[in-house]
Amino acid sequence: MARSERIRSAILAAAADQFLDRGFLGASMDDIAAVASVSKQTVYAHFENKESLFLAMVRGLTGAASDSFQEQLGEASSDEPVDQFLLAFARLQLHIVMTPRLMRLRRLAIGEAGRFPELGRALHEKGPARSIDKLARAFSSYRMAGHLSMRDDEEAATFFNWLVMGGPVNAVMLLGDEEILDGHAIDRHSREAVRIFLAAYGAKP
Amino acid sequence: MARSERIRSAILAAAADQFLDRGFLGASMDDIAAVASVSKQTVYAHFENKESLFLAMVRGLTGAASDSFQEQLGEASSDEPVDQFLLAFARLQLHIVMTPRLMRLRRLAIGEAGRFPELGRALHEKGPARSIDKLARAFSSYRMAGHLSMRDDEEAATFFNWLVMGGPVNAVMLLGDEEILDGHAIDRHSREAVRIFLAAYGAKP
DNA sequence: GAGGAACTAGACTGGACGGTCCAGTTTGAA
DNA sequence: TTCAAACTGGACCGTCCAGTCTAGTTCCTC
Repeated sequence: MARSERIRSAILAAAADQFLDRGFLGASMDDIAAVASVSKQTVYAHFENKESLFLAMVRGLTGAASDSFQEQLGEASSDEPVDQFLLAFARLQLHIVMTPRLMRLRRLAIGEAGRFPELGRALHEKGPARSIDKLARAFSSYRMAGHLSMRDDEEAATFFNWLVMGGPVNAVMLLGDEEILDGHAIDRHSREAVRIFLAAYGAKP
Repeated sequence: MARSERIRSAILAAAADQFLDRGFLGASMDDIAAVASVSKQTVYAHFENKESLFLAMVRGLTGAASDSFQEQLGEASSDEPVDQFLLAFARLQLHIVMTPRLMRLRRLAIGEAGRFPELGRALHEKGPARSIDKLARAFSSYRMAGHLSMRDDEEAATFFNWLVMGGPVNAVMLLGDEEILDGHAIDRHSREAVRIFLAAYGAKP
């Protein structure tokens, strides 16, 4: 990795550091340069201004998170039984999304929605929208095979998604990172969510 | 209403105006004074500093919203059939919570969670926590009467709450106020949420 | 080891903003 | 009518911060 690239990443990392816990206005370019152990001039050599740096950093984080989720999800979604598929999906999603980093990114996107509307949109597209889409497609094939029953795949997918994510995510948003579930709680929560969902949408034999 | 009180409310209203759409750091005391048609000195006569004004304004808004919800909810919660109770609860909650004002307040609380943790906590207590509590108590009595069946009232209440609010609230958080549901959509959404919930927790005859 | 590209340190500019001060005016109650 | 309390308008202070500039140093390549 070339020096210039290394420095660029250091700046982006420092920017993530600062922006994620002080917000766009609260973070200062001087501090970011200092944290990156780089002169301010160098920051401006790599990024046009504060806004560019901010957007580049957010894009980097959302991209990385989304890729990691999609990748790990590839394994599931085969032709295992519905209940196992749903449980695996729920657990994986909770494990990947419920990290301090992503939760802070989400807070940032929500908080800066007024200043940067595209930020929330991007996060939605790479996050919930992508999950729901993947779910809806899986539901469609389970439905054809007679294992699920619903009039609208996407509606059902949306309900499942928020049945799983709603409580935990919103608790973290309002109450802070201490509300992040541990593995055991994730398990328990996922099982009950799947049970509820199948009670409503499982095909009657 | 005394003059001083009228002015105080004007300042609080202007503060809500500015803080809700620029955030704590983005709003300026000069602008707030100007919007309130009041001199800056008067603002400082009523509130010690920016932070006090901010907190007073947030407390005012959350209090008002919470009161209105509790009040209107009083009507429900009697001994009507479970499905009617749940439907009424869901519809009312969506109608009251899904307003631009409250959604922006929620964004503010989430965005400033780093700077003012107590803000998120307050919003949670007056919002979700209160609803869930009310639901759990209702579930308990429906359960005793043999109309619901669950091992944990509060867990079930939490699931119902987010089954109803999860999708809509999170869409608005990330995508903006245009995602706020109209009356028809609220109806449709509430019905399906209640159906799902009863499929999972309705007592088998 | 020579030369250019990239980086450093830090001074500097211009503007914004929280908060204070002051000299004068309005308001409402006695 | 009087008078104190509350409000006005605007100047002012100190600080912070995005962004620029400059003069010098370090790094990689040829």
